[in-house]
Amino acid sequence: MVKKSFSDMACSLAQAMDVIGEWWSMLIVRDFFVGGGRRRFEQLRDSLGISRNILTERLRTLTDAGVIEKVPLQEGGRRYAYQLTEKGRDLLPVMISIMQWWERWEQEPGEGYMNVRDRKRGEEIGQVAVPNSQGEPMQYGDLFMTLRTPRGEMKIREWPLDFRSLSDDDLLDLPTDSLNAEAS
Amino acid sequence: MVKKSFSDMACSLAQAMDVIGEWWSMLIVRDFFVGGGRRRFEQLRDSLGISRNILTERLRTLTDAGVIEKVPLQEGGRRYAYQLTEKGRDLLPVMISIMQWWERWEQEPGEGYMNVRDRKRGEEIGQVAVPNSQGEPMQYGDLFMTLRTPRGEMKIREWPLDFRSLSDDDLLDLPTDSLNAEAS
DNA sequence: ACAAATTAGTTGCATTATAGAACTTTGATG
DNA sequence: CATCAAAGTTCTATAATGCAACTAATTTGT
Repeated sequence: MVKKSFSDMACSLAQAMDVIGEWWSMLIVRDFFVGGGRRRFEQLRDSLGISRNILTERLRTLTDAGVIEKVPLQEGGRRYAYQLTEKGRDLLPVMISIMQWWERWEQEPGEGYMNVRDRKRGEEIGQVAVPNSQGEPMQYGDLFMTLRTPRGEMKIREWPLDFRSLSDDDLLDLPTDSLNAEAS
Repeated sequence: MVKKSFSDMACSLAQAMDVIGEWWSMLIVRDFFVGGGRRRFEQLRDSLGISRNILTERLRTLTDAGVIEKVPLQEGGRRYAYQLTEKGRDLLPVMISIMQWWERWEQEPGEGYMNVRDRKRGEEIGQVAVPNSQGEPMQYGDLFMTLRTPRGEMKIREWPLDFRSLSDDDLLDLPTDSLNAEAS
């Protein structure tokens, strides 16, 4: 009956969701991005319309995770701002990829609310994509997924979230010619 | 007291979070990706460890949103599979960017659970990044954000989630030389 | 200096979501 | 034809959320 935590699952996505997967987290991060990386408590509350106690809790989660940090606005004062850390600013591809995905499928062309532009050139950014080693954009069908195990890198029949529970039967050896030298 | 819906907020991120922002949604999508795009109910339940009723509900949300679809396994049978739609497969950059973000900050080098490789070359994929119009990777500091309004494209002082509530005072004209011809 | 307002929360209560287990229904299997 | 499995539904307890009211410290206004 306890709310399930993803943090003990052996999966990067599951662990990340424990930090940014809560209802408001990415919207709070969005507000930091459009606000130049720094926001105050009431500012967040006003622009998001979030309850104070929920905001308090989310800010704590994000602070504990190192996504934002709390800084006093003046020496000795008890008035604070929160600001994105380097780790928080590094969430930009996540935020942009979500917005672009939505706009690719749900939005009338040219209707987008928010535009992101290159500061130097003034031009709009391009689409976020998964690149191969040459930087060429890949689709899902162009890729395959493997798992690093104590036995080396493997294909896998079933993918439970906790990979430690896998039996040998679930592991399939990779055809060696599909792996380059860099990875064993 | 009703759980807030993001769908009426004038923000692509907020609207997308209504579909993929729920606790289990992206983990379910992950399971489809590693499972070749197709999964069955009990398969999802076993690998995720999710309750049946929650899974039922999430599958409905994802189906309604067009991310997955339900297909009968044989003609006339009442045994189904769920599979990613094109729109669902298009979530790949979202999933990969989240996993890569987590691994950049939280994982020992070489420890990653899951590897993604180019089917043609066999090599690991590169990092998902936000590109400028030339395809060069941008950081947060290299970018600025604008809003499309009835008055044209604008910089903005405050960014509430519902942009329709903005007053003229919140809107700042863009220096025209920072915009290229393509956008007014 | 003092009163009033603002900021950044905390507390309490009602509602909703989630987890887990037991139960149901239909199609598949021996 | 009996049993099993697959895909849910229903039930109950606990946790999370939303809202409003309250609080304490710090600014701000006069």
